[in-house]
Amino acid sequence: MQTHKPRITLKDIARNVGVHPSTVSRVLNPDTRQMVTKRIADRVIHASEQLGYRPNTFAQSLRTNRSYTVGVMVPDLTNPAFGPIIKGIDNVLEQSGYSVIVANTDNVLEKEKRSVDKFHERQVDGLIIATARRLDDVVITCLEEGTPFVLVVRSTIEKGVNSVVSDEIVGGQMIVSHLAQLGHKKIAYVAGPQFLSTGFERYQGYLQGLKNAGLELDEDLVAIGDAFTEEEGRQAASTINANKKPFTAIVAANDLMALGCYDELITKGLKCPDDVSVVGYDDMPFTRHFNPPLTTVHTPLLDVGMQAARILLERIWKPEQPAHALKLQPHLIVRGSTGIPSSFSETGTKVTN
Amino acid sequence: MQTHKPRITLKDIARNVGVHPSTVSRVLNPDTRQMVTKRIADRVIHASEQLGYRPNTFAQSLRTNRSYTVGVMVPDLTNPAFGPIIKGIDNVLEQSGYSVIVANTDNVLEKEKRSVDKFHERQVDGLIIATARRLDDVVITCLEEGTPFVLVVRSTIEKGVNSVVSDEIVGGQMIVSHLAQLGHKKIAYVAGPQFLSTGFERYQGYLQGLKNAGLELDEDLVAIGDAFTEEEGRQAASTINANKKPFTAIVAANDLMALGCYDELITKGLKCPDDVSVVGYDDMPFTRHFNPPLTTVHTPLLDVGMQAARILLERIWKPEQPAHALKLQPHLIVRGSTGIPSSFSETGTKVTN
DNA sequence: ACAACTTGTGCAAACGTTTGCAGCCCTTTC
DNA sequence: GAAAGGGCTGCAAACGTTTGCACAAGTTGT
Repeated sequence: MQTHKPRITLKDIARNVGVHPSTVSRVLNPDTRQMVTKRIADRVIHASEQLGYRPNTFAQSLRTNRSYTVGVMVPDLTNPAFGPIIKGIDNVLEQSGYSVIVANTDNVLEKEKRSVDKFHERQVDGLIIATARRLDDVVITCLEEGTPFVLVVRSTIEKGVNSVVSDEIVGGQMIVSHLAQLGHKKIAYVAGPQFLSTGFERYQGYLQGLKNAGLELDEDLVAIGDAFTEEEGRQAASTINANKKPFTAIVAANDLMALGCYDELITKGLKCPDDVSVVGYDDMPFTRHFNPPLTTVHTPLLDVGMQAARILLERIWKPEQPAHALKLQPHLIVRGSTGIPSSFSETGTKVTN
Repeated sequence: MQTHKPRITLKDIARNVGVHPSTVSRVLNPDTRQMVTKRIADRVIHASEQLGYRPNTFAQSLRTNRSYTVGVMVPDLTNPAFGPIIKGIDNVLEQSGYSVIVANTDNVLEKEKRSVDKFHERQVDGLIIATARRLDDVVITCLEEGTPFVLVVRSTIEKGVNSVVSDEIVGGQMIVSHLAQLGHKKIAYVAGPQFLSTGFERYQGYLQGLKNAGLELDEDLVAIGDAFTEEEGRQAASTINANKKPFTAIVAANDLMALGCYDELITKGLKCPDDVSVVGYDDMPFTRHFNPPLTTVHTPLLDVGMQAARILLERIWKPEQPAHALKLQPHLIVRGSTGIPSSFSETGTKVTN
């Protein structure tokens, strides 16, 4: 009953048809099928289906040094932004016969190293990395070792690496421009970690956006969180609040942090958007259902995954090609969390009593 | 530059130390290390670290028929409920040296079959299946072939299979009980697909809950969606509305469908919870941020993943053990989407003008 | 002192493929 | 009609491990 049926090998088919295993191999491999007579090929194919042949991928990989697997490193699987990305990756890779191995690194360097080691050990044909820091040892190592890889979402300062990211700076500018147009002048910023490209560049976009709108930067209206989490967002918003400078809008470095801002506003008795407008970034699933629906910058996450997978395949097939740094155009989605500034909350400090 | 450094093998270490490769193998394998003299073992270990030895997993797997990988099949990666589950799985498996290969099946049978085939081909040591139907060929096949596997979230009607699921029936009852306590008497139900255990059992729980509360089932207040999606939820709610029977609450088969109900209520100009209370199921991330915050049944998704992984490991170690069907106790989380029924909307049909 | 173990190491086969090479046969060409 | 060439197929080695077996040395018991 629980005796696993014996695996069928090339040798079995060969014996069945009356040819040599190598011939069977050639038939079953698309690249070499034309080497063998149609007549024999047909019989081999028939027999292989008959017997239910499944190639032993280990033997194949051992011989060819290709595993037909790719590794995907993500910082936090509970962040709903990564579901669509992985889905996109899986969609295109599985069509080419590749399987994806995922590793969740929880944003800890130690785990990233271990994962990439594991991937190496398993001889993945390529890597998709969503965990990159702006300065990233892991990335540098991959570069040196010649492992094909592509960065998604987060990029590094190195040039000449494959990546597909959103144009964060433009995105940041769009947000400020939107707020300025509504009439906001005191715009706070809840920044993400500055060692991540997303955190850094979005902030740069914010600065640039202020300049474009002819607004002054007020450093008391900026706080930096240590992670892209709700809790860090809340704390950053809280420290800004503590500075007791008036503001009418907060832009957060991503949607999660924006949610943290929501929390902070609630505890301070402030209404969004009536008292303070809030903007996020990523447009992760269900942002439109938030209370209020979150104005945010949309990144086509599924596309990010699919494009990354395509680029990776290209690199696997022809490693010598120049790197492909794809920058997707972001796209502001205005929802209910932004509105015209209320002169009422202009004082800002009303809250703290 | 892009010349990959040559992989070092057991033979290299053996030559370096002056012993036979098999000795090196024995040293590096924890189970056999005690066979070899400490003195030699130390030298081997030192040399292996020195040279940066990484075992070739293909060769290992080819020889031992164990891949140290497990396959995870999920219906839809964009559903944020699955992120935590996969994270839980990854957490415990990676500690035991296993890697997880994910496959997204988009709820289509064809893809499920292809995935499980692929997994077989790759000789995964086990499977974690989140895509099971109540009657499921794939599951039956796995059972027959003796592949270790465990179902998560969705179970089948077969007995004696490993699974970790929430006690859906109890969950369904808890919801109705909660609503009844608030005073609701006309409670609509937006059901999920009945060929899925979650869809079926939650509905059974609802029916049981009505009975417990001494309420009558009104079939006009029940509609079944074809998938656990927002859109299907909206449509189901819409058909219930079209029946023009009064109701003061809707319980949806999961959080996504509950969101669909939100949408439908909005288009009909109904307020939640003032006019209609809504309940979901799953407590996926961020439900507390919805508008209004969603009352739902919490399933410890991370735990589901971790427990499933643990059970799977047990089965891989000792396949003869009896199956382990773990039923986690659900837990109602009351938030803002449920309240006392408004006699105002008791007529229900006011909406349609 | 010799037999009977025990302990530690080497040997070689095997896992299932892929692939360069050799050789066969059949066709073509002069 | 014989030599040259081209198509197909078989042969065997190789990929890097693991592991049963043999064997050498050392240990114990009589």
